[in-house]
Amino acid sequence: MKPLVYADTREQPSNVPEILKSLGARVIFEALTVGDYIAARDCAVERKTLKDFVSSIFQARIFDQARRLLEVYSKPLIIVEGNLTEIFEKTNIQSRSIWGGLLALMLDIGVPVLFARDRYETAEIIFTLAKREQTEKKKAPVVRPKRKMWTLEQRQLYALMGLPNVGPEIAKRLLRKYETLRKVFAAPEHELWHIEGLGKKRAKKICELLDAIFEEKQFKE
Amino acid sequence: MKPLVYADTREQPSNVPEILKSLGARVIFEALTVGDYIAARDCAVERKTLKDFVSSIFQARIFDQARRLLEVYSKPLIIVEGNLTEIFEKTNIQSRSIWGGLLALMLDIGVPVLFARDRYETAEIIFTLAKREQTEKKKAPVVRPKRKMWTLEQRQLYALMGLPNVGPEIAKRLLRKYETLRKVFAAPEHELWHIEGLGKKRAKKICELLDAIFEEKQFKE
DNA sequence: ACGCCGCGCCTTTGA
DNA sequence: TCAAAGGCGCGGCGT
Ligand SMILES: [Mg+2]
Ligand SMILES: [Mg+2]
Repeated sequence: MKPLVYADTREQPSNVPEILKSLGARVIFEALTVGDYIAARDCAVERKTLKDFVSSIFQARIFDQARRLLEVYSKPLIIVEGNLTEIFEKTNIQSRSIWGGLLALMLDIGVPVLFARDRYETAEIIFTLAKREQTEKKKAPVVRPKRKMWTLEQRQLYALMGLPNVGPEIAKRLLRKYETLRKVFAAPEHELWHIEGLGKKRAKKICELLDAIFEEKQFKE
Repeated sequence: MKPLVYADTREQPSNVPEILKSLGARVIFEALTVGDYIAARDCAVERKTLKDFVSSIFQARIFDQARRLLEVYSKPLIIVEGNLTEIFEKTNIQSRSIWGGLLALMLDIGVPVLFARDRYETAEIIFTLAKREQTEKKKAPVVRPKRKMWTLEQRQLYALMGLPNVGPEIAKRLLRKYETLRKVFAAPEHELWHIEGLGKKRAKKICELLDAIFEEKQFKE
């Protein structure tokens, strides 16, 4: 059984498609709008060099990409090519930023990430994936757990953080005192002073915003 | 902010709990029935040495374990400690069987797997995970764009976008009708229906959030 | 929807 | 009033 893999034309120089062929896959080049390889109808792979991966975390590009991947394919996979240790040792990049990015991708968005040492491993993973996805199997359909339902508490805090000078801490104090968002938003200025962390000045700013009459600018910025 | 992590008592000899403490986490030992570490109410980590991981793939143990993990925790994570390359180089183990196992875990079962180079990295990942899961989120999956300079109008719209199903357009319509933020936040459910783009369902969701009593669900002992 | 750190403004507290 | 200390939001940084 010879698996079929669609490869984005821009992946040609990476040589991964060639290795895929040598492993026994049939490769068809095509201009893909999302993902770099398609291993089955519902299964796509985004390949990233480590450098690219890191910078795409910093620019938050990767999260949009992952979401789009998941919109189109129920079984997406990101393959990162390179050795994390080198990055940690040779640059000032904080390892925790990378862990955080990986955790956000996998746990919040729900797209798995796999590290490959080099192009050859990348190809081998894609080959294995294509083979198993294109083989008849009696597997139960994937039940993809719904990721990231925000808790009520978080949404309450988040709503308040839309106000100036209100972060997580102040938001918490406000809700502790007023119980519901509606009551917080109804609070008069002089009451807000009594919240620790809110003095006259900040209370005034908040109430000015709450009571400002809405005026639409005629011209777009 | 000092994250709290529950550690299975059997993990003590791994020294990971000690490292977690040194990173600034509070660690509580407990006999856990599933998983090795708990980083939040719905978030557990299974730690495996690479040798153990490989043999658990061949015995198919890992898949049941992963499924049980997912039954109890909506955000499970498997951390594999060790270097895959060494396994491939020093044993006869077929790399494809490992890739197959990893893909099955991540794509079929839906449990993410992350490789750590050593105990220290394992601890760092768990620490990062606990911290991010136990900290109030400042950013939302729904885009509330982060602007540098704010006009009054932008501020008003931004504040409303903290509500579910409210984006820039709905926010504008709400403010056109009610004039000030305070009045929008005071609006009763049946009035919100009349806003274009808000039906019974969305209005209800908004009001549920506005009137929900604040309860702090801390991840505590 | 990366984590960390530093700056500057504000508030709180005690003198 | 003033000074000091701490809380908090915000912006910049990293390859
Ligand atoms: Mg790519
Ligand atoms: Mg274990």
